[in-house]
Amino acid sequence: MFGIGEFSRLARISVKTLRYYDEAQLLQPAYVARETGYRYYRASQLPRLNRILILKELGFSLEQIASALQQGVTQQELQGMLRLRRAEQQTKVEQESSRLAAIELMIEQIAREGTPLEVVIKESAPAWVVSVRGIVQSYPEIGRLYPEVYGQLGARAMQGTPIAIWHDNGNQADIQAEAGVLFAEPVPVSSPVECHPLPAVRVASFVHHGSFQQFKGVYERLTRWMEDTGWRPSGPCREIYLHIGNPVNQDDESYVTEIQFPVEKA
Amino acid sequence: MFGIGEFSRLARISVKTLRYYDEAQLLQPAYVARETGYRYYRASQLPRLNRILILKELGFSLEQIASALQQGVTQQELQGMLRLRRAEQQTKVEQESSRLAAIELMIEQIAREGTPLEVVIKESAPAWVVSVRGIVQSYPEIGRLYPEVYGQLGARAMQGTPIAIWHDNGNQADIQAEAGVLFAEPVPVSSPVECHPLPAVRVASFVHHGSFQQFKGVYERLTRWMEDTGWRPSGPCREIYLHIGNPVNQDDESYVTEIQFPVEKA
DNA sequence: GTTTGACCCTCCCCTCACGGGAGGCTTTTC
DNA sequence: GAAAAGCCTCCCGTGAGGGGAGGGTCAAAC
Repeated sequence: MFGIGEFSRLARISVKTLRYYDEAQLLQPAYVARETGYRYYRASQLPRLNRILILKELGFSLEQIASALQQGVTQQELQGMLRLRRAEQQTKVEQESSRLAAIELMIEQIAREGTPLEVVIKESAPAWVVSVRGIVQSYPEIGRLYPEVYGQLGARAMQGTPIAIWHDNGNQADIQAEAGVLFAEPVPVSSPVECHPLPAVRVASFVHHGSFQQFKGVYERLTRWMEDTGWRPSGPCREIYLHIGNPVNQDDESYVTEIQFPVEKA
Repeated sequence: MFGIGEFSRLARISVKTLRYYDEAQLLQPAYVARETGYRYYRASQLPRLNRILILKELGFSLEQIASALQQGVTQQELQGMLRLRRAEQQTKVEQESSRLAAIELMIEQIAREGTPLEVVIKESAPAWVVSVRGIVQSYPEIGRLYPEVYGQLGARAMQGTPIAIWHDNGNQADIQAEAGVLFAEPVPVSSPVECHPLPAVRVASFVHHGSFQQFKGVYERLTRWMEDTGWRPSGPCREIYLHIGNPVNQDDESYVTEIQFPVEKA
């Protein structure tokens, strides 16, 4: 029989850990002195401790280890736990690898362009959009489509967020544009204004704080970002005007616009 | 200005997280109502929030992010942080990959041999060993070397742990054996008994709970384990008799022996 | 003007696998 | 017999928030 300190030196594990495993019912001392509470261990408990340490190294939680060490667990069940663990660990390795890739991309990006581009991948919020469509010759020209939408919304317009949806794919002329306002709930409207759901999709989101005149450069960088990261556009791009003036000013630097590209992994 | 709930929906992040970032001085609301404590955010705070989320995705702690977002941090300093992070992340990926390999090895081992072998890699405890050397024809024959050691130790012998060190490399006959007792402190002895330090080295440790007669099979499995895992013996193997009887009985199933193989990565 | 329901606040406890330390017994050693 | 080492329990801390209690506030609907 060993005192806890001696046993901890044998197993090369801390006394604190041994006490914790006692409390967690993972490894209880062979004998505990009634009066003093002193813990005493036997050498024959080392194999169990080693089993615990191995399973811990494999990434199991102490709770899982406790159930794996219970009597009555068959090798088949253990195999099952291991296979589950393997699947988890595979995703983990993938995650950490892609995180490493992201770090390396950012290092390269700063070296190349001076500053990183803060693009976030997220799920867009589902919403309803009240909008009209039209064909415009240049991007700012979308402005002429909004009055019709706002006319039908009246006072309600204040509660929504203006949005533009670009249905073209980068062709120069004849841009299919959709001018709308976002709401949480559907709103009844009449033709040519329509109300349709904007489903939640995975988007690459970039928040631009500055004037509309900088959009060209922003889109170029975004396109390059998608090439670098391997994301591919999977739908029409959206511009959400989080902060904007009335009337709209093309060179107001205080505007805040979120650009959302629906994306999928190439 | 948005309430915290609306802002959280815009950024697709929880209200709890926003409050936590406020407290952590990472992202403080543009305005806090004096009386009610209500937090109000501006759209122009989204870029900062996105920067936070990106750095978090790269694996930085919130504290590191806070210092990275401080004014006065240059792109060079940011590059430095990123390079550090990359190095950490590389080790992380390696760790997780080798953990995955360990899981797969164990799955295979169970499928092949029915049960896993609980080998632990650890640093052996540094100690002093009081011992004699001799050449024996078979492993159990080492027993005849101990009386000389015990004779010199007298009553002190009770405080040490018996150990055998095998200086051969698996040749059949003429085994170079060292029979000794382990102590924490050096002990004065006279020839042919010697006292020398046993340095701490990295060992593959297996605790065998059972009789000495099973050693042959145990060593075979251990050898296979080392082949499978890519560890290579780097010194003489040790047997530490953690629980043993007097007189020694070759078939006592209650004995507990730790087998330590000094190892290095091949 | 009131009411209702949504929104927001602070405070406290929980996670997981221990580590650090305080304050006080017990065992061992000289 | 005394000093030193060993051991005990209890409490608090970690990081990045989540869950919930209990209570105040806001905006729209009636």
